[in-house]
Formats: sequence, C-alpha cells, structure tokens
Amino acid sequence: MNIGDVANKTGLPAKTIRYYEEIDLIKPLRDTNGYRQFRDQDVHKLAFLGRARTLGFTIEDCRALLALYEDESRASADVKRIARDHLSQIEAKIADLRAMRDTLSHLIEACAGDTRPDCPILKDLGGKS
Amino acid sequence: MNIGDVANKTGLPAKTIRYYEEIDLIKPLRDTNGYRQFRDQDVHKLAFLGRARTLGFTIEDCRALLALYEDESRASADVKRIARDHLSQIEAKIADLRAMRDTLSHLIEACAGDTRPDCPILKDLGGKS
DNA sequence: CCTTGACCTTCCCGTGACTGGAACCCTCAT
DNA sequence: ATGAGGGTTCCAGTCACGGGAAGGTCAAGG
Repeated sequence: MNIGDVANKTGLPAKTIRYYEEIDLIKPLRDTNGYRQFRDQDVHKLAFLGRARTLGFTIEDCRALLALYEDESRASADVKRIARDHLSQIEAKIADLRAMRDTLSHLIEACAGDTRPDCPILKDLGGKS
Repeated sequence: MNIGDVANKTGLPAKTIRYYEEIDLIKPLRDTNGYRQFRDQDVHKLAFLGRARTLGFTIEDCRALLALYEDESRASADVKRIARDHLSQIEAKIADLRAMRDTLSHLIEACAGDTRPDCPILKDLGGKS
C-alpha cells in the first residue's frame, strides 16, 4: 500500500505519516522506486497512534504505549500509570481553562458591547478595579 | 527602571519582556549604556499583557486589545468581539478535553493495573472492541 | 585600583507536532 | 509527448517563549 491509501484508511495526513517514520514510530518498507510500502502492521500501528493522539497522549507517550502494545509480557500497571498521568494533566488543563472561561464570561457579560469606549474588559486587564 | 525590576514588578520573566519588545508590543527607551529604560507606561502595558495572557489571549489578540486600550475613542463592541471569540475557543478546548477525560477515565477504571498483560486501554487503542 | 558578582546586552538554538511549499521523480492515460 | 496525479526529499515556519553562550556594565569590598 502506498502512503495515500494509508492516509485514507487511517485518516492521518501523509505528512504526519512521514513524520512518524522520521521519528521512528513506524518503519515501512521501501519499493524499488523509493515509494514507502506499508504492511498491515504498519497501518495498524498508525491507527493506534491516531487514536492515542486523539486522546491527547504526547508522541513520547505514544511511543511508550506502542512498545507496551507490542510487548506480550507487559504489565497493565505500566499502561495504567501512563494513562493516569496523562489524565491528571488533562484535568489540570481543564481547570485552567475553566478559570479563564469563568473570568472571561463575567467580563463579557458586564461589557455593553456598543459604540461607547467604556469597557469593563479593558478595565480589568488594565488592573483598575 | 531596569528590566530586572520590571520583571519583579510584573511577574513576567525578563526573557518575555525582551521578546515583547522584539515583536513591538512595547517600546522601552534605552539608557546610554544600552540598558532598557522602562517608564511607568511600559510597566503598565506589561502588566496588561501579563493579565491578558493569563486569560489565554494570543499575542495577536493582546496586540489588538492593547491598541483598543490606548484608543480613547474605541467602541467596546470591538473589545467584546475579541473576548467572545476567544471565549468560544476556550469552550471548544474544554469540550475536547472533557471528551478525552471521559474516555480515558472509563478506560482507566476498566484496567486492572497489575502485573498481567491484559489491558482494556491498549485494547481500545488497538481498535479491538 | 582591582576584583568579584550581579546585573545587563545580543545572538542562536530548541521546544511539539506537525504544516506548507519548492523542486524533483514515477506512472499511467490520452 | 504531455499532462494529471501520485510519490520523494529538504527547508522553513508555526506559537510563545526558554536555555545558554559570550561579552559589556555597575556597585561594593579588599
């Protein structure tokens, strides 16, 4: 299979697939004309990576998860630890964003949003209570 | 005032302050020895920028907000539009993260996390329901 | 007067995970 | 022969800085 077909199958852009090869996440074969030849296992790995990325795992997490995936004698505790660490990062981000959202939405509510210059948003940013 | 004092006052790293000058957000004066000389207005702008950044506005948003801040004849509608656009981006991010969190936490709950290789997390990533 | 240490300066590279684009090669149909 | 539509490599850019090197400046102490 050529890279275009794999891109279609996995939903990953060809650029991303090449990038994943460059950083040694996958090692597709090469045809005599220099084209990448993807086996089913490559496609499967790419699907795995795509799914892990949509769950927000970093590339390095993905690398570790992929290694565990291929290791028949893994301990599920290792997988779970990676996932839990990631989850706590996500929760921290959500908390940050929620704080921003709350502040922002209050300010927006307080702003008339008309042609006059008076603006509580700018007042807040300017540090004037 | 030198950059260190300003960094202390505003809580922004000196590196960040230099960067903000480089991209023309602020224009501090220069002393004869080449040191940056910050006026109160510079410090005030930096505080404004710091606050806007903690609310998650991009640098370009900050540039626009700063321009409006300095424009006495602004319309608060312009400020509000920027803030609302930003708010909707934040909400989109929160939604994304929540989806990740929900999926992840279910998977983590289902994973024994012991020495056995069997792992629902990897099963999900591998696409095997 | 000299040194020490804490400042300050510029400059360049690295980050994460790609994306865009240039310049070029391969293949097949017309 | 030519054109369209694949593929290839390589380089630059993204965003908002942070790290670190190499060197100039300043105030205090010996």
